[in-house]
Parts: sequence; structure tokens; C-alpha cells
Amino acid sequence: MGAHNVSDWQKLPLSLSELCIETTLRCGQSFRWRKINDEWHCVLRGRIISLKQDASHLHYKVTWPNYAPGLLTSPVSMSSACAPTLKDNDSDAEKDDTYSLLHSYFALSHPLSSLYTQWAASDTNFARRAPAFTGIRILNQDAWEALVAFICSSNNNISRISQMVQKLCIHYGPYIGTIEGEPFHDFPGPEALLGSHVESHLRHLGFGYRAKYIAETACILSKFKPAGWLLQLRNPACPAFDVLGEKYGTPDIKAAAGPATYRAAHDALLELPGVGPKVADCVCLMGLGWGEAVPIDTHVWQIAQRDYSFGKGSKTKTLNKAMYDAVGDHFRSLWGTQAGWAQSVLFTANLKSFAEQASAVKPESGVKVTKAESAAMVYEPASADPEAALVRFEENREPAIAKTNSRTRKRAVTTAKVSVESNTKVAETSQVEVCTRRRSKRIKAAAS
DNA sequence: TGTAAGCCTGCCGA
DNA sequence: ATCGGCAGGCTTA
Repeated sequence: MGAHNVSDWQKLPLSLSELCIETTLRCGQSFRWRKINDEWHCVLRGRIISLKQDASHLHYKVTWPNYAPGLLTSPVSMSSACAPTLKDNDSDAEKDDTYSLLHSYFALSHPLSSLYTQWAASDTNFARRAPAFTGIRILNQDAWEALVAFICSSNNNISRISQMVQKLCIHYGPYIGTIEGEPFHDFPGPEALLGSHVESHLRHLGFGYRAKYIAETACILSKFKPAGWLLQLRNPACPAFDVLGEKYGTPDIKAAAGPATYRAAHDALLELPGVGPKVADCVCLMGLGWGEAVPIDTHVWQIAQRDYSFGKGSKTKTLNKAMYDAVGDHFRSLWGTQAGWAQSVLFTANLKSFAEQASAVKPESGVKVTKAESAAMVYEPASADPEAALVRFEENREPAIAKTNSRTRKRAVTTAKVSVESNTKVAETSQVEVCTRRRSKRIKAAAS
């Protein structure tokens, strides 16, 4: 914690309706932020970022690692390798790229208040739930970290996911520094997770059956996919931070595979073990910048049934692939290109850990609103637009769903099959040799 | 083509 | 208090 490596507090003007870190950092997007003494801390790109917030500003402080610059080239972590060289003068230290990093990480180019207004105007349910949950953004996270974290998230709760990610960083990620006696490590790159011992070790650390998925995914990405494979899947309109900065010399990953699309990225991710539709959408939304990706988990499925009339009269209780696509398509048509952002607001409002907050602001009873919120939000539309409500009701009816999605579903399934057959055949044989015990869905499919 | 178990383990409500 | 169900699913049969 040498003071030499710690910057002074910086601040950037930001209203709570544009970003609320208290909610955004706890709603299950990133699992690495830790709150110590009312300040939030996390390692991003080789440095510890410390955050606190008031009504008008986001305050941030940077703690750089204390080691010699030569160690920065350590191959242990992709992320740490991105760290710029240690600067000598503290005055110029504030001229580093941390502001750009935060601007990118919090996706501040998206005007959140305007988006809330838009979502509320087109969706009375959103207008009803959102006032208690303003300032929730989708974090523009590192794609690899998002991939691993959400593989961990399957059949799991936020608390344990956080513990698992923490263990992954401590055991495989480079040490960066210590805050209040607590060590902080960066997230390990895929090459740090290679080796035959990794799966058993992760199991020992409590990862359960996800240990194999992570070990295999790390192996596939570092050995069988071209460099920059994940970056290629990004939304071109939402570049990764190191591409944005241009200083880290990202290899040309440009139009090698044509223009990236959300669907293409989603389907590509499905090839990886432990990655299904929901995890793929989480990575698309939070790691690849695809705002229209809408992860349908058990909570969102509950919301879709309770508030949007899905699943009525359906014989199957489980969320099948067709219904998954139908719910996502509905929310995309309702909320637009940033539908995943709106989804995260309702998702958070539905979390048990935020139950108190959900009941704190009641639109009907409530003048319990800050000025910033009242400016952005519309509280009356629950009864303001009966015509639109009727249209939505009609759209939500079962026959309409079946009709509109039979075509969509067919196309999706076909696409998936094609990609399976064309993309993986070549790689499979070698994968089996090097990646121990890799028995994926693709190999199974190809063998049968 | 669609559906239902099994999987690891900590948390949380009864 | 101990216990069983559940938790931001995926894979396999």
C-alpha cells in the first residue's frame, strides 16, 4: 500500500440517476467488487479502482501494483499485461487512462435517464417498478471474465458466485495490492487456467461440476481459438477498452470473419462447454456490448409470467428454447436495442436482496422521490395509455406467441446446427487429444 | 424434438 | 438448531 502507488481522489460529475454504484455493483453483474468502509474496490486492468459516490459526483482512486515494471510482462494474467508502465511522477499519474477505463466500464456514453424515460413510456410495468431502482447500468466488462463468471453462475446464488470468483483470482490471478488488510488480485487470463490439475483444484475450491467447464473453456480459448476470438464477437459499436485506447496494440481482428452480430456472437458462445442460452446472453450483454441480449433466467422467467402474461395455459412448466427466444424477442420489441439494460432493472427490482428497496418507493403513495428521479421518470402511465396496454396484452396471448415464434425458433435452431457442423469438425479431433476428458455436446452430436 | 433427472455446494427459510 | 429446498442452468439420457 505504498502511498507512492496510490493516486489522489479524482471525481467525475455524474448524477445518481445516471449511475448508482450501490445498486449496479451488487445486482449480480460483476462478482468482484468489495465494499470496505463505505468504499467499493475492484481490480480492473491491473490496478485497484476505489469508488465512492455522492449526489453529484463519482469519486475514484487508483492503486497501482508495487512491483518493478519488468514484472508487468508476467504471462500469468492477460489483464495485468495490459497495465501501463509504472509512472514516476504523481502529478501525471492522474493523466493515466483510468478515466477512460471507467468511462468504458460504466458505458457512460449511454444516456441512462433518457433510456429509462423511453422504457417507461413504452412499458407500464417498467414505469411501475423502475422508480425505486434508478441508476442501474450494464457494466461493459471484460469478455473473458464475464464468460467465466457466468459459467460459475449456473444453478448458483450471487453470494457463492462471488466467493468462487474471488477464489479464482486469489489462486490464479496476479496480486495487485492490499486495501485495509485485504489482498486484491486481478482476474486470471485463460492461459493461467491451463493444466491437468486445474479441474480438480477448482473442485477442491468448491466450484462443483463447473470446474470442468471452466478448465475446458480456458483450454479451448487459449489453444483452439485464434487470438482475439472473443474480441471478434464484440459489438463494433461498443469497443473493448484496450481497443478504444489503442495503446495496447490489439492485433488486427477486424473484418476477418465479417461483421459481428448479436446472433452470431450468441451462437459462437454456445459452442463452449457450460455455456447455454442464458450464460451466452449474459456474456453478450455484459462482456461483448450487445445491449439487445436479454438473459432469461429463472427470475426473469417469473417476471415474464407474472407481469407479461407468458406461460399462461402452457403445459410445460420448464422454460424451453422456443419460449426462451419468445420472451427475449418480446422484450426486445418492447424496450428496443438496449433491452438487456431494461431487463437488468426489472431483474434487480425482483431480487430478494433488494426487496426492501422495492417496497421503499411506492408510485401510488409516493412523493418519496428525489428531484433527479422525478425529472426522468413517468409515474402515471399505469393508467395513462390503455390502448398500448391492450396491444401488449394481445401480443402476449399464447396463440400469438406460438405463431410469431415458430419461424424465429426454426431459424435459430437451423443456424445453430449449421454452425455446429461446419465450425467444430476440424477442431474436435485435436481438442480431444489435448484437452483432457473433453466430451462436449458437439462431439456427442458429431458422433451420433 | 422435447422433457426430466443429475450435478456441487452454500445459503436461507421453516 | 438441523434440514431440505433452492439458487441468475447445462449436459445427458
